[in-house]
Amino acid sequence: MPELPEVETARCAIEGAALGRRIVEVDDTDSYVCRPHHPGEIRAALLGRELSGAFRRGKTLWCETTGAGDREESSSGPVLGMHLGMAGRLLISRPEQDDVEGGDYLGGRYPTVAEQPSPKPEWDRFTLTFADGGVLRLFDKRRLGRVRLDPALEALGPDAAEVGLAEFRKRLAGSAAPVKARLLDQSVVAGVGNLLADEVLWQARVDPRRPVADLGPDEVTRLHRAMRTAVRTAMRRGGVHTLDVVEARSRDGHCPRCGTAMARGTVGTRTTYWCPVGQA
DNA sequence: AACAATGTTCAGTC
DNA sequence: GGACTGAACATTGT
Repeated sequence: MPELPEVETARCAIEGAALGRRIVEVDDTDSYVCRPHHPGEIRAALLGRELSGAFRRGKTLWCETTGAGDREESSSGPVLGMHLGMAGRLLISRPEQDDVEGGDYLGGRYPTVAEQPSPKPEWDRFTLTFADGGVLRLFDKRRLGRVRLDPALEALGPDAAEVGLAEFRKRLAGSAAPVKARLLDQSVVAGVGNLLADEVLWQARVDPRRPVADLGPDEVTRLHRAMRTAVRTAMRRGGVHTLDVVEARSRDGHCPRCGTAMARGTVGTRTTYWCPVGQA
């Protein structure tokens, strides 16, 4: 679920449904998800405040908060960082209204409770309760998501959806690593995960194993274009699992372009699918 | 039962 | 020190 498009969905969900609501309770008792904080630390920092803005770079999401005092409504509080990890999603509910989900969906309409997989309370790893009774929770069955105050962003490269061609070219270069490993490196560009990387390489017709040093300028240009296209397409269609190669991949299938059986292997430590004909 | 999984990070090796 | 690799992390699904 969570690559850049999914995280952007989550950000939109917060923006649309969680800002400006007073936080009256915080469950930060999962000390692994909330590391390196101690239980109660995030709670103490957020109680009485409200989320005032939702931001994202790559797969990292953060919220600014406003002060708790009535006369300091505009003063800024701690920054709440959230990462969905491998399987996390954000669920936001409003009383008297349908739940708003920020995990898989990006089409302009929020799914109703009935349309969502039944949530398990034990998979709620972090929860904010608002004064109106609604909640925001990080729902994560694999528990690799993360919540922390004042998250570090300086190690992240520019957002994959926004980076320009010249910057992309410069950051990608200077490495002997396979091009897929570079795309997955969050300090090169932020937001590309394993599935998006396979789609981008396939769209650009580049062999994932090729060292970036061997790529021609035209190939880097194609990668840049494919990256933007794939991100936009995933957002429009509802997540990275709707991308062409990702669907072929899940069926262990054939190249959507030429029908050849997709090759499978490990590149940059991750399982990789590519077309042995089109990506030579 | 063994292995893979949409992610990050840390320890180790060139 | 930089670049790179692989294991570890916690848990679920196949």
